Amino acid sequence: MKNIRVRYAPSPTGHLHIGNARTALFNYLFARANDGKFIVRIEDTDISRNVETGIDSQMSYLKWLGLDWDESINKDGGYGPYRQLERLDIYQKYAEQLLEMGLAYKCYCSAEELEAEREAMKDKGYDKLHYSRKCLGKPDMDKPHTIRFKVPDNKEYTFNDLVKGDVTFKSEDIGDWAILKRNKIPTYNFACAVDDYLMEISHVLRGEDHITNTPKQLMVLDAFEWERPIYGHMTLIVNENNKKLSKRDESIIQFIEQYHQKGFLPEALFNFISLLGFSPESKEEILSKEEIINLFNAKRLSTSPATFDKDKLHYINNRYVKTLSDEETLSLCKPFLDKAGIGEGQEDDWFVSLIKVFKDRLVYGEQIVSLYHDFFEQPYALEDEAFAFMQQEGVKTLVETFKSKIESLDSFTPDTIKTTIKEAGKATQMKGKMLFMPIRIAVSGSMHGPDLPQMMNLMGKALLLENLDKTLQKL
RNA sequence: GGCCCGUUGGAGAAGCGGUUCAACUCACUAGCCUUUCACGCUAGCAUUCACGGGUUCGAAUCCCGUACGGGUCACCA
Repeated sequence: MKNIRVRYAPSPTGHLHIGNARTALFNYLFARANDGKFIVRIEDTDISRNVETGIDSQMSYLKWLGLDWDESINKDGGYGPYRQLERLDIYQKYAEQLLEMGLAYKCYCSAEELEAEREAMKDKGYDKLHYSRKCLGKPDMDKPHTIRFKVPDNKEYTFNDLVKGDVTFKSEDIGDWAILKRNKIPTYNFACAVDDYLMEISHVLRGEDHITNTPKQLMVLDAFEWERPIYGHMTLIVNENNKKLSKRDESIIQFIEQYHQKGFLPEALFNFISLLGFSPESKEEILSKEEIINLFNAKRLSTSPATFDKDKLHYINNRYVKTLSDEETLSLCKPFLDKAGIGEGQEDDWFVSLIKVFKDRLVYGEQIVSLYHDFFEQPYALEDEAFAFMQQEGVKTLVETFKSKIESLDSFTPDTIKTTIKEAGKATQMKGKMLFMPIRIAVSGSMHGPDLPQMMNLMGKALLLENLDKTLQKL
């Protein structure tokens, strides 16, 4: 059997986007699940859009997510170079070969001319805005030019897509396209086809937005009689409005870096992204990298768009946060607390107990700040539902009793607070929900919140008494 | 507009011709547990698979049409 070799081919135009991360991740899964090689190839042929830090940023976040590659610019596997700008002579050579074979020709049209041509066709109501071929057959001139692929007549390009099944395009629907730009740099489709062949890529897994590029790449492959890789076009990731995730869409965080900055966990993101357009044959959705690799099967890639479900991401991240040790949770949250100026001068113990109180409901690191604010710094307000509860008999006496016991408490710790609650219960004959709930409400104004003794300890005696007074005034 | 692709509950998403086929997950609701809260556990939640026709003994599953949604038509990748 042929060696499995897949590639992720980003263009270094910015940070790692969630959609690209998904493409990378599925290629990675495919390689690991089939004992193949995962290659990262840099497609930097658009020199005007390249960002200097693009490659580093992309690769370091790939690594952060846990995607390690077998071959790339920093890890030669004998198929390099892995950066397209370093392979220009290769593309040049094959373009010239195509020229000699009569399968390509030089085009001297300027961008403006072409644009005008297209406009004119549009005005005439043409559906196909293909290049007019007016440079076809022109004698060689010493003028700047592009090289165009001469698309064969009446040919059908069919390929068996791993996820879509048989897909067919007719050559008449494709105009002669540029393979080499005026600056001698290849266009995407040409470089891609050449490199996929030379790097012996066996499977091409990419987003569905590339599906119409496939016939162009097949023409190149066919022209040289090169073996075709197997293609698989994954559905796009869409937002709640069914629109392709666009970098400008602000309803969804788009870049992996931002998730990192907010204190999401890479393992959780890996898990979440793997569920975007793929459904493992498993009842459980919380899966480790190894489990996902074992469960991965390209046949289970879905054919309908994957909706980015933020709630699900939050749920998954929370599940992972809950498995962290105290130390891990502390290092996840501390930077955010420091930045917000919470707990200045406190010992680590204080932070650990603070984090413990919220850990079960903590979705991502940065959220610790708002959870803290919500419970400890929100202006006290008695919720309607809570107020109704407080109308019950004996509640006021209980709160008063509790308050006086707290006032005379010397040592203020979760343990002594808990004892105090029990004592207040005994003194007023209250127990269970009728004991804890009135106190919870009197202290926080709400029927919901973290563990009571822990919460009160963190509030501190002064704020606690202040809130008790406010509640008593209303009863 | 041409060409490609899609359409299953509040949300994600399995199933792709037949006695558990409408899994599973999120959300929601109820109950249990913990002297409270939260966590956790259990249960409930689509007589129905965009719509219309057809094929078939039988269709969410195959075919055709309609509607809606998306992708793509560069010297961008």
